Amino acid sequence: MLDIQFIRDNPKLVSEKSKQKNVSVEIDKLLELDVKRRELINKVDTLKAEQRELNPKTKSKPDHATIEKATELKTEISKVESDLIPVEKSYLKLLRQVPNMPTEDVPIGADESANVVQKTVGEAPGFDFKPKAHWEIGESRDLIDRERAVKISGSRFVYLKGDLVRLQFALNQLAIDQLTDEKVIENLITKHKLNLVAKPYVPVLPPIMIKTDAYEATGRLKAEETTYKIDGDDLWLIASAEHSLCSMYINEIIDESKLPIRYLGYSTSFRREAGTYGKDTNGLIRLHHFDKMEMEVFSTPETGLDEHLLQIAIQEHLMGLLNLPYHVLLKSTGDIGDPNARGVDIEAWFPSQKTYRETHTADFMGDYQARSLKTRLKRANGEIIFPHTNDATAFAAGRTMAAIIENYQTADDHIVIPEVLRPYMGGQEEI
RNA sequence: GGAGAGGUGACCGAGUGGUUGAAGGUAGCAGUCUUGAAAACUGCCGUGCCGGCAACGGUACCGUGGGUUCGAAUCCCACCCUCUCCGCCA
Repeated sequence: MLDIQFIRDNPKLVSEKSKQKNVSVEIDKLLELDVKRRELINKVDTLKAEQRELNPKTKSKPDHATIEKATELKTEISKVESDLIPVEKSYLKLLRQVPNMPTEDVPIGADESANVVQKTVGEAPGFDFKPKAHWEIGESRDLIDRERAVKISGSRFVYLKGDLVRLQFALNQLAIDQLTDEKVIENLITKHKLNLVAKPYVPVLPPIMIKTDAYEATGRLKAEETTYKIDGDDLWLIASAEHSLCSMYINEIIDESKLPIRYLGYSTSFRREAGTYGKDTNGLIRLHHFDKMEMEVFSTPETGLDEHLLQIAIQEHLMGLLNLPYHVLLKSTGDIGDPNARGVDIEAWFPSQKTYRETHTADFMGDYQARSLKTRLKRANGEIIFPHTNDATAFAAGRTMAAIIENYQTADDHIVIPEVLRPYMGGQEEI
């Protein structure tokens, strides 16, 4: 949620930036409702103050005249209150529709075609044979069984088998070892000249189902066509660990001394993938669920942007450790999500497709998400404000493994294991 | 799924219709005392919304939503959640 005061002060700017994000919001209507809402609240409060005055300060029953007056007031109050309800409702609905304001450096554009490549790292591996798609190798080596998964679950499900499973756990362990290592964090902070403390990430296994209220407050809940709803319960399957991590402190006030709170959540992420028919039907790129290591940080507004940059630095560090070629994309206004102020994707090189495909994303949220979550921050001086909540991928297991398979493939359908992962696989050098 | 108990401020805990936003205690903060610390004592110590430059004023909030009443933390209804025991179960 955006600050209503900001919208009052900058209606033109808000309209303009909303448009850049492909979101149409009736700012005029919102501001009209805002005025109306405050008017009615004032009315109710005044009437209630009168009502309170009428009530005797002692244990005795008031006289008939007073009771009559009080009854009158009561009717009036409930009338004004019932006027307020629909106003408040549409006001909130409109307010929630207003997207976060993109930061100055976000490229303006309608969709991903306006994304800007910030940098390209590593070189595409040269093969003296025609590189295969990861699913071809996965199936020929019996590491991915799609056909049988389709039989029992339908499309966009797979059985992951054998050494590929071990590879996933190796990646998980690598992420945990790196992000919980204070030295690693400290080095990245120094290298990127960030004004942050070297506090390690804390691993978390969060709930993978969350209630409607909490989900809505994250600003991430999409329609039932996109997200899985549990039939018979007020629960949804999360589409990212971010969703149960960022909502962790809903309705709470965090003491500033506790910040930054850095979490590394691991969970399965569920996505219906509506509207992607025919896209990436093979392999591990677009499944109905995938396992993901996700970073989530609660910080002061002063350090929010640097925390975002640290998350990107961590992503690059991890890609560097795996020695995968990638580039970094600064996403355009039309491509970042509504609650985002800035978004960066990392895309790994996929030799079979001769293109870069998204493996990581990093979201700079500002205080937008915290405001609707009612997660607040208490400063040392007692001031209460909203913290920043930033999230970013550490490893999306499926896509990262797909990138490894493709970039590390051999002519005979084997996969060389990146050196950094070998210790986690008993020294094994190849799958 | 069955039976019972219960949800009050950061925490413990009182409060069953009328200055109760809520006793008392703990923790926290400031101070007195002390060489320092402890102890003791004194004061402060919730959040949202509306108005105000501010000081501050108004109003709401005792699991959630509704109801009764001139007046509700207290009475009524529905729902949610937690705990204990039994059953089932990784």
